[in-house]
Parts: sequence; structure tokens; C-alpha cells
Amino acid sequence: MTDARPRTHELVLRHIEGELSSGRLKLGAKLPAERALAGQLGVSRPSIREAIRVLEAMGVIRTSVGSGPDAGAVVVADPAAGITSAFRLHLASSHLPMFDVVQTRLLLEAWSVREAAAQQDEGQLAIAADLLDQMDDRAMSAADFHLLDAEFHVSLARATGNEVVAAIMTSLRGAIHHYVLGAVPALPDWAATARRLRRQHRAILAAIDSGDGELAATLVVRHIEGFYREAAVSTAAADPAQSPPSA
Amino acid sequence: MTDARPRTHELVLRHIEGELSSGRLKLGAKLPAERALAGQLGVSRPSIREAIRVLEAMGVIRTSVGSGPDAGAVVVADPAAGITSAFRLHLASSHLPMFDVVQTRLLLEAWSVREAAAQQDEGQLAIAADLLDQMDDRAMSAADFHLLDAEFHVSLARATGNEVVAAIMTSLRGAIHHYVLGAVPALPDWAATARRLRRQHRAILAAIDSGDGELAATLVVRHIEGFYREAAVSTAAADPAQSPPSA
DNA sequence: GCAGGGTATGTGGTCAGACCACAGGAGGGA
DNA sequence: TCCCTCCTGTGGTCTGACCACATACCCTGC
Repeated sequence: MTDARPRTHELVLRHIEGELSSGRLKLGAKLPAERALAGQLGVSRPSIREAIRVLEAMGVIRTSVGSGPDAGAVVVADPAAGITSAFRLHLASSHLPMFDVVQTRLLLEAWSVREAAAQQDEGQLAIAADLLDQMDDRAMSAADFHLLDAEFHVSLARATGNEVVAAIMTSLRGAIHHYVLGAVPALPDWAATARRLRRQHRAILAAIDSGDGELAATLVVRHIEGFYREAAVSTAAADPAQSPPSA
Repeated sequence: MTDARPRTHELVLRHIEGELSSGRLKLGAKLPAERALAGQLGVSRPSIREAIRVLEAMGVIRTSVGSGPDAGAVVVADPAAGITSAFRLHLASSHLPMFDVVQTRLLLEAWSVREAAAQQDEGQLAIAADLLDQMDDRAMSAADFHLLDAEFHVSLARATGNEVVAAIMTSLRGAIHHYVLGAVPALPDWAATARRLRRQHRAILAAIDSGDGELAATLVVRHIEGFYREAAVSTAAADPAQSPPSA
């Protein structure tokens, strides 16, 4: 009761959310042009644009200039986009501890490989295997390696069939990606680390393929904990300022 | 290389994220006024505002009108806000299945109560107990009951000390809150359901207090699965259109 | 009749300037 | 000394305009 003054762009957001909820706006559909929407809702174009910016940040729509069927604001489905931004921003401002992110990855990935082992989604597991093959390229840069690494872990989450878990996993990996990359130069021997990661990935996937979820969970936890311990220790040694002693 | 044209509001976002990351913008600090920021960065005020809308949606800042120390855009830390919106929007547009949300809750809550039982955070557990006391009020509406219910479950997540898990749990509950409320009228006997939920809550908290994480996990899974099964069945009976037979 | 290129059109992206409502603080009057 | 009023700075909103871009159309030349 104390604040019954919704801002204009919130009205626009509510309207579009209603359109999505009712099914009048489907995946791939195009929103009315900004000027047209402004006319329909009786608000100004800047208010429309503020709402569109939010929806874009949430991974609900994508905008592009020009004309034609692909131009304008179209509905997409990228749940990970918004969550990634949220995690990244709050990590950047130190409102979320890195330890908690790693711990969350541990519990989600352990669950994922158990579930993936039970489900045996051949399609996703084949994708995961293909990613591992690509990662065997010795000439690959650490940045490219980690992108594929992230994709591999996400593909395991996808093999559970749970899109929410997959989205969260994607977001956690995306949010900490720059941190992981920053840790690489500090590693004592990146080539050796990469060899170990490749070996561990193969073992995890083999355990899933054989249906041994418990083994896969044990291996994936060891895999993640091992890398972060190494990265944290190396980073701390190279630049103590990056790992504050706060609780 | 193909698209090297960042939009103006993205430049602003990157700038503010840099300020947060470097520590120049701390929690509780106030951003420069929109007009001043526009002048500093050499962009227009609408571009500043679009960036601020995104940050606000992500739970990074809060804006308020007027003058004084509390007015303007101040840095807050509400990681759950952005994630909640993302989940809610993608649920609204049916891009995320409700089943996956419930399954994710199951795995997160089972982990949380195990961890909470191991940690024995007396402060958070006292808060959880207090919430249960409040929920004993028989005159309470279903809406208020479910708000406290959500707070109870989140308090268990908070008792693990993991802010990321707590934020995700808050977001999942927030995103499905309207769905849960919508299911209540279809329940055969809300009073009986509420009694059962109260009893189960007490049992879960007791198991955590006694340090029996496994028992707590079993109970919380049964608790959540039971409610959703009942809600889904009732909703389907009352309005079959709401639960499509899609896989 | 057909192919090519130039142009018309509609789109998001950006800007400048203005006015409003609001909240706090400074100043003057009782 | 206290209270009230006005001033000032803030976000919120709107209008109107121009730009860059990508498609779709039409006109020209063959």
C-alpha cells in the first residue's frame, strides 16, 4: 500500500510477461516495433526501451537493427544469460564468495553425473565425447581448452534432461570463466595440468557410460576440487592480493 | 571480429562493472547522478538509464527519487533478485519445465539439510524455528503461509553458509510462488494439507538439530515431492489444460 | 523478359532538451 | 528556539529528431 506507483517500464515488463505467459508471444515471435508498442501501451519509447533492455539481459529477447523478418526484437530462450550476468555481477562486487560457487558446482555436478549415468542419454553423451576429442588437440590455447572444458561439463548436466540444472551450470561456469583463465598463467605447468584434466574427463565419461554413477560422482568431485585447489594455491602464490584472507 | 560495435548502454554497464570489480563502488555506495555520469562517460542520459535498469533488474543497485543520502542509485546486494526474474520469465514463457524446477529444488534442499545438519548454525536454525512458530497460527491465509514456508526452506539453505545455494533456492521459490498459490484453491482440503506441512517441517528441523542429515534429506524430499504431487493432481483435476501431457 | 543495382522504407540506436514529482536541507519568520 | 516555507538536486517521463543498418521494392539497362 505504501508504494502504489509502478514505474512505466515496469508496466511494459508486466505487459510483455503477460503476453509470454498467455502464449500470445511464442519462441521466435517478433515483438511489435518500439514505436508501435509505445503507441499501443500509451507510453513513451524510452520506457519501452528500458523494459526491452531488461528482457534482453534476462535472455528472453534478442534485438537487431535493420528490417526484415529477423530484425527487431524477437523472443529467444536463453535462461542462462540472465543468471550468468547476475552471478558475474555479484561475484565482481564480492557479494558472492568464489568458494560458494565452487561448492555449488560440486553438488550440482555430482548430482548430474549420477543422473546422467542412470539416464544414458546417448545423444548428449556422444556430444560430450566429441568435445573430449576436440580437447585432445595439443596445440589448443588454454582459453579455447577451457571453453570446451566448460561445454563438456555443461553437456553432462544436459544429459540429465534437467534444463534448470543445465542453465545454472552454464551460468556458474560462465560467471567464473575469466577467473579460471586468469589462474592459468600462474599454474606451474599448464601442459601437465591439461593432460591430467583430459585423463580425468575421459574417466568421468567412461564411468557414466558404464552406468556407474557413484564412481562418476567421486571422480568429478575430485576433478573439480583438484583444479580449484591448484588454481587457488598458484594464484595466491603469484599474487597474494587476489585471495583475501577474509573468512 | 564480425560485430565490433558495442552499444552505448553496454559500455556503461562495463564501466560500472569495472567500478564494482575494482572496489571503487562498494556496497551501500551511491552512483553519480545520471546526468553527471552521462557527462563523465560522454554518453546520453537514456543510455545511462538503460544500463541502470539492467543493474537494477540484476539486484545490483536500487534507485529512489528525491534528495539526500538515501536517494539516487545505491549499490545493494540482492543476487536472488536477478535470478528470480530470469527463472520467472522463462517459466512464464514455458521455456523451463516446472518439473525441472521441482527436481532442482529436491537436489538442492536435500544437500542443504545434510549440510545444515553437519554445520549446526544455531543462529539460522533458530530463525527457522521461529518461522515454524509463526506458521502455527491457524488463522493465517494460504498466501501468508506459503511466504513463511518459502522463507523456512530458504533459511535451511542459509544455514549451510552457502550464499549461492541460498540465492538459487530463493529464486526458485520466488519464481514458482504464484504457481504454488494458484494450486491451493484446487486442493481437496487446505487445512489438512497445512497441518501435514507443519508436521513435516517440524520433523525436518528436528532431524537437522539432532545432526541426522540423512534423515533430514529423506524427510525433505518426501515433503516436497508430496506437496507437488498433490498440487499437480489437484490442479490437473480442476483444470486439465494447465498440465499439458507433453513429455 | 530478365538481371542488376539503386533507392525507399522500416527498424533499433542514440542524442538533446524539457518538464514533473519527490525528498531533503537551508533559510527566514514567529 | 522551533516551525514552516522555499530552494535545490534527484530520478521518472516525454517529445522530437537524426543516424546506421538491412531488407524489399522498383526502375533501369540489357
